[in-house]
Amino acid sequence: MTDAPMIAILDDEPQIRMLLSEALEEAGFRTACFGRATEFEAALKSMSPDVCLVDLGLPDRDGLALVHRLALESGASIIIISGRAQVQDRVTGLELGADDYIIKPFDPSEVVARVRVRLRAGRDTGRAANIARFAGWVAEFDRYMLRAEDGREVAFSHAEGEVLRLFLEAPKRLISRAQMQEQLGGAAGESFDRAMDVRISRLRTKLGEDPKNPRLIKTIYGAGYIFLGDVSWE
Amino acid sequence: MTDAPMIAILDDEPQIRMLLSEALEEAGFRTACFGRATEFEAALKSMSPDVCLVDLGLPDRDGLALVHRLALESGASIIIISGRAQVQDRVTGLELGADDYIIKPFDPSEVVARVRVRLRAGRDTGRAANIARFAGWVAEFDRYMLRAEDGREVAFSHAEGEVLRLFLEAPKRLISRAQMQEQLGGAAGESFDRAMDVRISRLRTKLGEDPKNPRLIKTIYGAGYIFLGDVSWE
DNA sequence: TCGCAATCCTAACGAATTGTAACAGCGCGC
DNA sequence: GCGCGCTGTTACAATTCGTTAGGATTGCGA
Repeated sequence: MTDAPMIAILDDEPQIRMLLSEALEEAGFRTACFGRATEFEAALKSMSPDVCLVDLGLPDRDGLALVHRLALESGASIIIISGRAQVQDRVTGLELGADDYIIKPFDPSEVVARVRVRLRAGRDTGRAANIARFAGWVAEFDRYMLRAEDGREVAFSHAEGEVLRLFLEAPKRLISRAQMQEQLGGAAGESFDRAMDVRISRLRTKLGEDPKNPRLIKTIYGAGYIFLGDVSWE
Repeated sequence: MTDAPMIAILDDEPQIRMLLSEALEEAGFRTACFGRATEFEAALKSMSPDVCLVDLGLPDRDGLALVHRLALESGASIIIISGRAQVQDRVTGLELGADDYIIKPFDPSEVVARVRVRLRAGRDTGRAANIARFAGWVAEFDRYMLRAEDGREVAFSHAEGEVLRLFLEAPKRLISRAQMQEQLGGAAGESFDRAMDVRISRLRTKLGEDPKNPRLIKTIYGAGYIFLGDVSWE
């Protein structure tokens, strides 16, 4: 799947179709819109969408039956978008095979977020970005490996990886010790600070930092740490 | 999969916990309730739930940070249950790794339906799959054989096959020892951990792993194991 | 500038966890 | 019974990571 994910939109109201496809394309997806179930089904074979957004109130077919068929026969994730807000509607929709159920009126950005979740879950690869580049290094979190520009590899431990990820997710921002404790689930204690220090110290060593003049992980006396360096995730 | 799926509930309001756990147990799931994030995290290692229901308004920790950590480090599906109904809250929650976002007040039957969807999504389609390809290997479970790219064959035992299948069915997901014990029906004994270690050690040897730097079966100190490598079943 | 307290760094230690070689028990076929 | 392979158990080696302790650094007031 080198291409952008394909999202199929099935809704009888043109405005809604427009709204959805605009939001999704802006988010980098390809979209295909349909106003009738028959057209949609005809195009399914050649299109093979990754996610289907289906409105239940269709003119030419029972939406739930369509959802059921899709769930059984296509590999796509199915998100129902419906004006029927009763709990019972939602429950049956989900039971018939939908992966999500969004109620009208909806906010396009939420739809985009939920589509992203479905795509993320579909990949059997990890659920988050796992490779980051910075300052000549490549950090591969699923392999617990750091690769330098010259190809040299350094393994880092789980604890070190937690800290590194924290830094790489918030580059050039101050991270206080309290924040670290929250993010890393450390038990609040006097000695947690020391443990943190040691983790960072070990990480700095692996990154080949000069102790007197660290270029990447800077200490802000009395406040916390800050990671300098441009990070790009993939 | 011999036992009922385990659902962890994390909410500071006892009434909500009660409501959820009653509904879920009536639906045939096992539940474990927690009022504080610290308790929840402490129990995670030995519990390994299939789905986590997390309230964002926790007294002792930032809920979003917890969700993020869970998404990265546990194989469980995560459903946020929150009173914060803003679209922005929902979007960031989903982006940080949650699989669903339910707004309070909720209807228990819808929660049950959404939990079922997550469990369904976890199980992959092919049930009669007995051949898996990964990292240049072909594992044939009905023959108890591993075939390398060069045609060389290595036999594996039943016990080794159990572990291998567990890994191949959940690639790139953390698998805790508790999970293994549950899946493999190991007697809950002190020494079961050692038996597990030995199985994995033998499996690693057969896969030709470098003990110092295993590429496929990684150990996460204090947490479990993780299988890297893309798997395709047939 | 100097002294001092607060803060931070890191070598070294040790508890907990994990790896694996060696051994023992079991089941099975001959 | 005997041999063989499988598997759990034991014992010990290796690794991880928090903790300790002492030294280095920083900020600040005298």
